[in-house]
Amino acid sequence: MTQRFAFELKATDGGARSGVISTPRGAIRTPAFMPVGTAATVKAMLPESVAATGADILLGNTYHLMLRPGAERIARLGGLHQFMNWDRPILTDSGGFQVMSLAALRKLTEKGVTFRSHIDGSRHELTPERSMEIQRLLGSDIVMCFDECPALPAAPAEVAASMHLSMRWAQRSREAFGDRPGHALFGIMQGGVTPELREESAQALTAIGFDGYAIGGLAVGEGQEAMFGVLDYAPGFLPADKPRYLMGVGKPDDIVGAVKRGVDMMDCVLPSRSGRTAQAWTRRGQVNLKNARHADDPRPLDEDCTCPACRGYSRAYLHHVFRAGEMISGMLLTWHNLHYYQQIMAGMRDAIAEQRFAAWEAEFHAARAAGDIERL
RNA sequence: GCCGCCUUAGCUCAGUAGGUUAGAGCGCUAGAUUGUGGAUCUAGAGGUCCCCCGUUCGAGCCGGGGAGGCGGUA
Repeated sequence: MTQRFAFELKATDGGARSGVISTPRGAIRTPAFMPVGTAATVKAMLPESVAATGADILLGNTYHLMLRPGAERIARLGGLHQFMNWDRPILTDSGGFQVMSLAALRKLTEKGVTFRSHIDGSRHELTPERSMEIQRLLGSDIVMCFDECPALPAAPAEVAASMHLSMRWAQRSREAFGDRPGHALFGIMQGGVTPELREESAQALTAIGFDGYAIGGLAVGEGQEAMFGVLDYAPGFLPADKPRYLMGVGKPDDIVGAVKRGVDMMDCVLPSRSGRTAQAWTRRGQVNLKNARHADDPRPLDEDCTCPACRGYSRAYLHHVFRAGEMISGMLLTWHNLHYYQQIMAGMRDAIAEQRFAAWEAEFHAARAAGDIERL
């Protein structure tokens, strides 16, 4: 029998929530952090390693998989799960982020966006309808509406026009998605840092009706204070009985602050990208393993961490393999960063369930404040 | 021995008719990175321009001598 997509809210503690999203491919414990696997791989990680860090779900990307290897090809090969050897849930971004990040390579109209491929210059049209088709071909469990993600700061009139376009595209995405039991479609709220626009966007989305609601257009240049400012009210505009997904966030303290304000799901390239550029995230802060001071340090990155990088290798070794450009450098540190991120999520889930989120958060910040960066 | 070429940042090299404070790439020391272009960006440190003498108001650049390197040749 086909299990339906469902969200069960199990506990709340202040604004923070914990629960479980059920899908035919398995459960997603919330609050959840979703590693990003843009091109059908979480870079430098085997899928079983990603699972071992504690991830229940990961991301794929419509735009990148459309260009290479192509959605129809992946469908012929059995879908994205089989293709990349990941049998748990997958959420696919719609390509909306690339409307911003690849702004120099695209043309935007009411109908959609025409990209010039960054790989070979070929033209590709992405519309709400085509984005839904690609995400269906991939076999995505959680499909995202095609939206436009404007960079901030931007003039309020531009943000409003962009949000209205995204809402029209959300309607078209909903119609194109149709009825697909076991698969979910999430709407994406826009509106920059303007409360009235955020509320108008939320009302437009809830009128259409989605299986979950994303808060988009944040962590795009506005800064943490402004982002938290939006998160102080924006989750409250969304239905309490549906998952809330903050897109593209963030640093560890961003994530904690978002969960505190009622966010259930997040994704971010930071732990994996940082893992390839020698930036380590630890309970005591951020460390750059390329820095010369690690060259003779026999200690593990974090003596209390149970990830393979911390169990088996010294800071001196990690320093060396990054300096030498060895592939194991990105493998080890990506594993560590994803492991640490999942430790944060597990800690918050337990704390919310036991009604001690405030104490957990205080401990989280205290460890970072005590983390003498020179001793790290 | 003779002839030619070369010597400028840690490395590989630019350099102007002789004109403020001599540049680049890489490397080095740091920083940024938030729905991943395995991407990209930013800043900093670092110089006896091989040495000596001369010409000149002024020399990395011109002249002489020396040292070192590479190649050719007897």
